[in-house]
Amino acid sequence: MQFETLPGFREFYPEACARRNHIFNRWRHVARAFNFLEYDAPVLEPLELYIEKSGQEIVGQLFNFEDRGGRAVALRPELTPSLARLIGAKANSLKRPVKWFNIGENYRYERPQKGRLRAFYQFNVDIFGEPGPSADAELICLLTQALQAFGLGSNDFKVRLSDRDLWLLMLAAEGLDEAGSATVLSIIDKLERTERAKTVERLSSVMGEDAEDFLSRIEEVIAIRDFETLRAYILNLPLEGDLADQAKARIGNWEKLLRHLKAAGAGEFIQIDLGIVRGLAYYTGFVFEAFEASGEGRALAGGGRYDALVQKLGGPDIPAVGFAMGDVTLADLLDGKSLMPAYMQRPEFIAIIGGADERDAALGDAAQLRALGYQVEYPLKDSGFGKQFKAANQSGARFALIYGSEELERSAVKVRDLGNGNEAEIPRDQLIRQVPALLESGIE
RNA sequence: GUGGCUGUAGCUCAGUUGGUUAGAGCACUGGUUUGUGGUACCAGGGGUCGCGGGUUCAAGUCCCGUUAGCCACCCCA
Repeated sequence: MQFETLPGFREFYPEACARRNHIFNRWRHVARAFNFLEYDAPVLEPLELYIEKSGQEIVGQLFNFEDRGGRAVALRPELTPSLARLIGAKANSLKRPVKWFNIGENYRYERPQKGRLRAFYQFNVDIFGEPGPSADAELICLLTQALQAFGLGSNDFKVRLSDRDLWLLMLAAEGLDEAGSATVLSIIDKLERTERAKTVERLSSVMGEDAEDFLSRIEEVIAIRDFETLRAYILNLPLEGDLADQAKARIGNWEKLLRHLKAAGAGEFIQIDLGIVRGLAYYTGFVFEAFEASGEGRALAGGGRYDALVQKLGGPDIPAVGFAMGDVTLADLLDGKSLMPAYMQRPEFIAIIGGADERDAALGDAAQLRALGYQVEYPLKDSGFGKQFKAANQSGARFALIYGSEELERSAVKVRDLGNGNEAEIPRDQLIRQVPALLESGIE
């Protein structure tokens, strides 16, 4: 019986595993550089957790089943609900701000296609307990630095920055209530991939005859790319009283955010683009998406503020902002730009062994080096020198340790720098001591 | 969930109007004197031609179904 991998799932042969870990390592390294703490959560959760957050429709997109105890459960499609529960349970005792990150696999029962599988890894980064824009800025900085850590620059990706609060103010100025605004936001979210006529039709359910003009006003806003224009536009809205104050305060938050981003060196990546609203209803303030600057413009990461979600999921009232980045589109992008390093699992040393006595010597030295944590390989069976040198070159090892009868007679080992072909003979009892210098500067 | 394209060795592919035992390159294994840079030479393993059915004396080849992959929709936490 031949079994095949389930659709949308991947197997990670060593090379693929090394690529995956390369991505994980960079993510983790950058998160730690910002002093985010790593946490983890269960892969299997009560189905209710997701229905509560996203509604009954979500079930069709989950891997869900009934366990032996009769519980309705689901593989997690995302981490945020679990995280909200973790936070909620300990919110009162956690030192704020809470800065946490996770790297984990998520599962969605969808049709696999380019950049989208049924099992994929996500880098989740969140801050809880800080309502001000400095938290949003911290996350966006982390996001840009994480992408830069792979060698991507401002020609490769941008972060589109938008603000649902600003939209709510603009829509309030249009006379829309909360429900109407929510409808309009979901239409704006689909704007890019919908025909204009279709959009007008959808908008007319809210704006009636005015839909055409309304859409023109929306397009005008979405076209704004610089902050001064945005500020002027917002401050000139026909808002009064409390709403006018909110607009001023909001512009103040924008100023803080942009100043912070600029000071931290992330300014060149930021693109103001109110066309981003994120489909999800739970986002409450700044929202952002990192996307490929050239080509397709696929989303690499997305996030924003979700101040009400923890409470909705049964926790305390605590502000939150976060983003998630997937491994699939990122790996596609890195492949396309030849930024995925090769040869990532290779030994530091590989022994070349002449015969039985030489093998004893090699095994002894290898054992010592391995005990110190050096990566050492040797051939498991006897074969000719020619073959062994070839294998050594192909292994990607930095050094060959050559154990031949001549060297052994002198209680020495010949070390060959496989990078440049230079060789040096080292007394075996000095090998361990000289290894750090060898690894540092090779053989001249 | 809908539609289009594609499935021959681990990979990239060839395979004549349907015709004998399905091939090549790369990769892999072993060897060519047991001492030096990815070489060369020899040999070998590996395929129920995605799967099932049909047409035919005969199917990798034609037809139908199915499944998987890719792409575009839908959706995208």
